[in-house]
Amino acid sequence: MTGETKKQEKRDSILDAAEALFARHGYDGVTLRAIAKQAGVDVALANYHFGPKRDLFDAVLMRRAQILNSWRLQALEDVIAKAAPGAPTVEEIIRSYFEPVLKRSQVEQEGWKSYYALIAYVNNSPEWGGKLMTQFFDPLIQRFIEALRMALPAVPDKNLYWGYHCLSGALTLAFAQTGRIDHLSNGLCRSDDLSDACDYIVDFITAGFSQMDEAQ
Amino acid sequence: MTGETKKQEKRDSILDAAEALFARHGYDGVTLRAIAKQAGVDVALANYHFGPKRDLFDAVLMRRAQILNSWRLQALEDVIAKAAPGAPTVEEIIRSYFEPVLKRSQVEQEGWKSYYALIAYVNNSPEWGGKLMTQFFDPLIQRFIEALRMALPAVPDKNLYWGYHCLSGALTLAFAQTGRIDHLSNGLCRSDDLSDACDYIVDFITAGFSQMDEAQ
DNA sequence: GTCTATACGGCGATAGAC
DNA sequence: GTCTATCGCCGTATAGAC
Repeated sequence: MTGETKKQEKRDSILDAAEALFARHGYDGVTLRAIAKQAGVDVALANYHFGPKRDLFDAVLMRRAQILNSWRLQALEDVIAKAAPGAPTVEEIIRSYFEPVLKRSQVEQEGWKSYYALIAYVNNSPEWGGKLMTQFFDPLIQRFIEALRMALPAVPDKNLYWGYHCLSGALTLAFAQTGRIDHLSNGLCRSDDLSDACDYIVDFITAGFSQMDEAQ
Repeated sequence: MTGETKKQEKRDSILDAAEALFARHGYDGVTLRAIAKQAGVDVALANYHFGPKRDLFDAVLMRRAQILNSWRLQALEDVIAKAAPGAPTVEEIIRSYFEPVLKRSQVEQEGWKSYYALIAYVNNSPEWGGKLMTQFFDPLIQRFIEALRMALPAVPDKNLYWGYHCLSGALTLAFAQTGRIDHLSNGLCRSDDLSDACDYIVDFITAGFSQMDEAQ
């Protein structure tokens, strides 16, 4: 039915506009009027579909979270299954975490880039970082840490968790695509080329975890 | 003169309040009225001393930037001088970057903790990250990269810059103190214990850079 | 000069009429 | 589903108190 698809189109265009604007300006830097204008709909429609502003924000976060989690979970389970009954290598595990989100072709789309920048915003927000990231991504992360524990059985959990902290900081800063590294490196590195960044970051993070084993 | 000190006290209390609130809620999440209330002064006083809201934000960033840069520059130059005419080790360089900001006793004060969270906010903001971080911290970072180049002469610059990206992401996420790692690790790690975090992060980041040399 | 009290024009989210 | 009205708070300018 065209009525159904039309409705869905408008819903999606609100989510798209909200995603792009929240990513760039943060939650409080965006008005529902700006979202409605960019989406080409009436100012009250967002409220009709999603309730108050805060719920729209959650809807934006939720929309791609499941897709993202399923990409990564698939890659992680593949790596674990392939190595069974042994343990996968650290590098394989790290790759399974980064490549599904940084190398996939969809990631060139504006929507995904905005979504990633939004994750960077949330992850580094003292107000929401603790709660929202836990809510949307915890089960996957726990499984990811389990895999690392298999690969590095002699390493204390505390090291693994701080290692994950470093990984998460590096990834979300890449997600933010601030242009900072472009300036710093005089154009040698480009913060919008996530696929290129991936290789360097994977090597760096892999070494960070591998050293924990050697330090025992 | 008491007039002078009184003036300075009010100026400072505005900066303190702005720092704490901007750090927690971001630029757009804070009103001048909220800042004035927390500072115990009239709404119009911030505007009188600092001009428009945007300039107050810059004043907050600027206040501690010079102190922070001088701490780190001192530590870095000490390490370089001590090793001359040879090159310092990677670990020494990384320590000179982290320890002055994470191990110093002042850092336990609320003001510094807020300032760090604010840096995390700015560094990960697509809107400001590129410009403001460059403006306040570039000379030090360039010197820091130079030192790494001395320690790792065979490593291409591109690897060094992406390494710095990982380091910066890990540090600023620690700065944000979101409580995320507390949940994730079931209390094993505490995001507000920066001094403890420092040791784990330094080892991790040092390994990330050292691997670049071995990979040649 | 330093600071407070107040006023103003504009825009915020959202509820209720349609 | 859409449009409009409402009410409150926004940043800032200004007038005058100390």
